[in-house]
Amino acid sequence: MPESTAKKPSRIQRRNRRVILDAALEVFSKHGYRGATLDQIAAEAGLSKPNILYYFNGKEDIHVTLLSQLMETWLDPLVELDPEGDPRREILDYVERKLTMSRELPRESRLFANEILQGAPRIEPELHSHLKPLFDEKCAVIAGWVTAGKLPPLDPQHLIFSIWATTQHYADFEAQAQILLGPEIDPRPRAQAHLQAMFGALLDLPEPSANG
Amino acid sequence: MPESTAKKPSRIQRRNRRVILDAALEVFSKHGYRGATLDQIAAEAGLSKPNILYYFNGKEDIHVTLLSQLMETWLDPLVELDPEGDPRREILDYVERKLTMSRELPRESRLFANEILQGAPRIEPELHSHLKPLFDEKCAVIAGWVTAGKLPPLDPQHLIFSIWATTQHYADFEAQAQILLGPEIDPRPRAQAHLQAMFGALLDLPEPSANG
DNA sequence: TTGTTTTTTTACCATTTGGTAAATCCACGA
DNA sequence: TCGTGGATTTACCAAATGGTAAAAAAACAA
Repeated sequence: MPESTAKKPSRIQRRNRRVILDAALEVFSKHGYRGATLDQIAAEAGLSKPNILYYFNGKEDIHVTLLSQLMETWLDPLVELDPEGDPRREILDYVERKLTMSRELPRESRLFANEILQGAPRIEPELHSHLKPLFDEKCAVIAGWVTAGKLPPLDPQHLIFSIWATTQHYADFEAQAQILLGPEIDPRPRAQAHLQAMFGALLDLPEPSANG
Repeated sequence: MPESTAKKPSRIQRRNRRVILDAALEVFSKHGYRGATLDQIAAEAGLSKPNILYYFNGKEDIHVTLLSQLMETWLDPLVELDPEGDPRREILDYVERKLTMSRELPRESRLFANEILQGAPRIEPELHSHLKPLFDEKCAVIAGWVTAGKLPPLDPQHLIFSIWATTQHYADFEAQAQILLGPEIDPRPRAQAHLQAMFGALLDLPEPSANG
């Protein structure tokens, strides 16, 4: 068995683990952890249930593996925020990257949303070890920009929360948006314009007044 | 039995239905629909499982009843948005009411978030009959304000989405915020300041320039 | 008190679901 | 070609879970 102390995963192993994780992403993101069943994942993957348990130690193992592997991808847009770049440009570009990600990886967004909603029982360690340091680092960068007068006074932590909330909203609450806007159109082009305007307004330095 | 064609619910019936719905809110909001069990709800309510099924026709009946009853409360802050009021004040007050609601009714927020995340399978009719008309009405109000020049050009639909996303975020993603900010402090006071600044900046009419 | 209705409990049941044991199949190197 | 180890299937199982029937208990009207 491809157990913990495995040496080299065979071609079949790599392929099937990938197939299973992709199927699990589909099912977990749609039904949540408890709502998903191994039978659904097996059907989606085109494998039998025992065969799936041959590659993973159990349902929770699949879920944790999925979350851990996705963490890097998920944090990538924030990693790219460059302390050396132009503050306003960096943050607005970050908003755009996050919105793009909510369009291209909606399943991943919903998977994380589900997990956090339940209190992050299975991903909490990852949040402490990966998300928190990155969050603190980038908050410090933004705070530095504020101190340097390159941005108006603002709250870095809550700015980032607002960016997360508004961009991920279009993936996590897609069902609601479809009811309110109609199912045909992708709301994101207009969302992009709106968010750029909103965060742009927040980041605008007030022009030095004539009498100042 | 207190069936569909019941006439007058007794005192016991009213009390127990209320107790059950409150327990169900606690359990459903914490574990989602599939993750919640009738045994958990029964334990939380201090009643036996068959006794709960004496008052409701099943798990789904409890869930739907809960969502329907909460809909009114949930939409109330938006109902209060007054077409006759000052546009900027009305919208910023709406933001504040929504943030207050995310502090005082976090379980309700998570209940709805769970339901929407799963594709709103059980609450979709309510969204069409209650949420959509209200949403359209208030979007029209805001659009009218823009046309009247009382607000800068902005997208009413996505403005409301942004308000929902940013305020509900503090209830729905509380687990994440606690990890990033520490579990002791309530982030909402600073969130309130941040959100007022952000939406305030968006709603600001640019001052007429001297050369315009 | 007594008879009737409402409420609650006890004892179940069928299905679902995560998981396992063991037999079988199959790829592949010697 | 044949043997060996990895991969897959078949046949299960125990626990959890939504739900029910019917008896018992409690409330209440007369």
